[in-house]
Amino acid sequence: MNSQKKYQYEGLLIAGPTASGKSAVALELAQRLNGTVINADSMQVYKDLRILTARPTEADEHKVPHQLYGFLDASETCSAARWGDLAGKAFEDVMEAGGFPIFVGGSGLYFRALIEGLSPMPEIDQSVRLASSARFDELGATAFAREVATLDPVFAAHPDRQDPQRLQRAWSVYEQTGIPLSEWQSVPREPKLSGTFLKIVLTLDRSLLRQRCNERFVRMARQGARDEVAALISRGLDPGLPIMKAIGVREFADVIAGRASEDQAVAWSQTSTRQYAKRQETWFRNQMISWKRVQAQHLERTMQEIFTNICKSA
RNA sequence: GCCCAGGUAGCUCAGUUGGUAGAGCAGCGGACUGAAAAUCCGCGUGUCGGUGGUUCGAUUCCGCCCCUGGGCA
Repeated sequence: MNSQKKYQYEGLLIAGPTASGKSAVALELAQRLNGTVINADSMQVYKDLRILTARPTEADEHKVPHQLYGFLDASETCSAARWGDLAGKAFEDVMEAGGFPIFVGGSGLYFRALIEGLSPMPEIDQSVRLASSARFDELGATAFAREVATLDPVFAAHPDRQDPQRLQRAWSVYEQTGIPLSEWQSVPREPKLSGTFLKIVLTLDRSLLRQRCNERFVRMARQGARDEVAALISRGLDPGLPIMKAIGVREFADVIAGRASEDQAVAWSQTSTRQYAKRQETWFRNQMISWKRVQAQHLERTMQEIFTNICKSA
C-alpha cells in the first residue's frame, strides 16, 4: 500500500464507432474495477429516446455508477463545451471519492473537449444564432461566406469553409463579441483531465461493423423505437434541436405521418447508422492517432485485453 | 406461341443522329475548437444481356438467341 493509486492510470477512455459494443465493455470493466461509467456520447445525454440512442438500460445503470446519461430534457441543447465542463466535474468527483472513471462514447469532439479542451470563449446567445441563420438565408451561401471573410479573414482562409454551420458560428461569435472566432480560437485550450489515462479505440472490420449497425437498428425497431419517436414529436419541439437529429427520428416521423413504411424507415436508418459509423472511424483514424486500437469482435476478449492493460504494473 | 416495352455502375435510370458512356442514391476517402448521431469537401471502367452481320470503327444500325415486365392467344 505505498500508493494511493489503484492502477497505473487515473482513468480509462473508450471510444468506438456506433454498435461496436463499447457500452457493454465499459459496464463489464466498471464492475471489475469498481469504476464509474461516464457518458461521452452527444445523444445519450438526453432523457428521451433511450432505445434509439442506445442508452444503457435502467438495470445496467444500477449495476455500477453511471454519470451524464439522460440528464437533459429534449428541449435543451448540449454542446461539446457544456459536456466538457460537466465531464471535468464528474472526473473530479469520482477521483475524490476514490473511484475509477471510465469515459465511454462515440463523439470524437467530446473527447477532444475533455482531453485537449476548447479555447475558452463566451456562450453565444440563442438570439444571435437565430440572427446568423436569418442573415445566411437573406444573403445566400456565397454572399454570406464573403461577409464572414471580411469579419474573420483568418477563419475564411481555412481550406474548406463552405460549411454553413461553421460560417454561421463564425458570424455569430463576431456579432456578439466583436472579436473574430479565429482570435478566440488562438487562446490556449483548457484540458479537463489531468493525469495518465488509458485511451482505447474499439475497432471492427468494416463489413462486420456494417452488419452490426444493421442488426442493431432492427433490434431498436422491435424494442419500440417508433413509439419513442411518436412521444417525442408529440411534444411539438423545434425540429432544429439536437435530439431531433438522432438517427431514426426523421425516419420514424415519416412512418407516423404515413409518408413511409416501417421497412423503409428501418432501411433508411440503417444506412444513416452505417454512414455515421464511417464518419466516426474517419475521426478516430485521423484525430485519435495516439489511442490504442483494440479489436472488438468478442466482448470477453476485448474486455480482458483492456483489463490486463490497466492492471499491469507501470 | 404471337405482339409490345425493357435489359447500360451495387441500385434506379439518362445518353450516344455510329468514334467504347453519365446522373442520383449506395459505397469509399477526407475535414472537424460550444448543433458533432451535426455540418461540409473529394472520388465514377462499367464484357452498355449474348452472339453473328454491316462498317475503318458497334453499346448505338440489322438478324438470331437469352432474360424480365405487360398484353393477346
